[in-house]
Amino acid sequence: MSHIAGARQAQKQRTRQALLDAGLRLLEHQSLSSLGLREITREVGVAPAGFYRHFRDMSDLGVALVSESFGSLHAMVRAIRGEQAKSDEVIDGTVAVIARYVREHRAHFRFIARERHGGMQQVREAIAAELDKFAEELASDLSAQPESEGWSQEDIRMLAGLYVNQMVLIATSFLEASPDDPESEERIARTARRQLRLIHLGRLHWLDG
Amino acid sequence: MSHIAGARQAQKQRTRQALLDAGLRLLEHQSLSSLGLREITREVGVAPAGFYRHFRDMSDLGVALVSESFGSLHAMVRAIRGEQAKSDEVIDGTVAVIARYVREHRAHFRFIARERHGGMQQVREAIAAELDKFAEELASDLSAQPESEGWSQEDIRMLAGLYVNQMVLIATSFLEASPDDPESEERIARTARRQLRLIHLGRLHWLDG
DNA sequence: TGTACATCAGTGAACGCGCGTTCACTGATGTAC
DNA sequence: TGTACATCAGTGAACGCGCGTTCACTGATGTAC
Repeated sequence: MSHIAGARQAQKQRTRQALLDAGLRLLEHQSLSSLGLREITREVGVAPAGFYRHFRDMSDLGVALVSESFGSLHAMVRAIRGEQAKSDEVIDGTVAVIARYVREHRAHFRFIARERHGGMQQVREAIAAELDKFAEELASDLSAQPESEGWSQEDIRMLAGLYVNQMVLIATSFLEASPDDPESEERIARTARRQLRLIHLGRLHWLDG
Repeated sequence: MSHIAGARQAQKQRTRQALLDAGLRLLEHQSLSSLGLREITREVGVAPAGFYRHFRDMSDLGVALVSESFGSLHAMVRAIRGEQAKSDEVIDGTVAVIARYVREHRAHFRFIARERHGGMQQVREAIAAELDKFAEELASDLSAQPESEGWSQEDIRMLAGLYVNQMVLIATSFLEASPDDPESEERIARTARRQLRLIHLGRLHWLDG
């Protein structure tokens, strides 16, 4: 049975995960296209040839890392979507959740930020597809809100794209916050909240003209 | 005299420029950290060792490419800043200028987009510094406009950052526009104009509350 | 203008090294009876 | 439960290759007188 994990399947899974973990760790200071297969297997402690039992090549591993990274992102997104409160609270909560996500999944997010426009096409496409899915979900949330009354589908999608891009940018800012300045994170959060508030104001007056 | 280019200096400059051009060309389908020194010298037709007469290493060449890329960007920015018109026209003009910039300096912008969060720290820092300078200039433009009356310095800087990020995102979208779909560029421009208009509306109502 | 010397951009050979990929293998786990 | 055979994750040696860097060099350009 292939769907029940025997001792063999379980061990294979563990090695696969070790390769992914090692890859993510080694990507802290370099990009995927400069990361070597032997570098990863050395870190894990398996023979170089063993890599091929789990991945076709490095971009295959990269695509797997994209899935893994967006897994933890979706947990975060659900946390934001669950809330139903007035807009200022939603904004504060959103920024706080983004900050927490970057703190707790730093390596995952750094990988996404770096490879989103990086050198490997398949990985770029996998990330683009995930972000697109994310924007679609957000658009369907937004269209259920009273502020969206009278909006066209296209405009809602436009707004969702704006929010998704803004959230990625905010996360990137947190990622780059200097670790030796304890106030930099709060400064970034402050700016991020204002930017989201400004976008929200634009949303409220979209149909004015 | 070191500041007057004799035949020797001129030739050196030409070789240096050939190395930069070849580098940019080779970066179309890969990132800087996977680009090899020998790849570049082979493309230009000089001996590998010749590289060291011009650059210390690849990240040195990367930093030089950042300067070059932002040189052509600043020409574009001046074109936008020169205009004095009503907001819809400014927005349409901005999006058109971004589209033209990406069309005419595709390789430069792709380089910036890819390396902005890429694997080489010095290059990342050089790009961040240029974008920061850009945002400062825009902030000083914005603060001279009547719409900014009553705004704090911090809020103007926040708005300038929002605009700069948005412009980079728009340029990135144009870059990724599928070449086989002639309408995709117009679709992207349409969305970009709406997003800028929404931000502009937010700006107009910032002090309402 | 002509000559003797200095500079230095570009050469070409050599180096040690780590890379990705292949292959036949081993031995623990799984399966059939 | 015990035995005989099949599977397949991981091994280890080998391969050819292109890499970045060094070095002493060459010869055209530049400088001093």
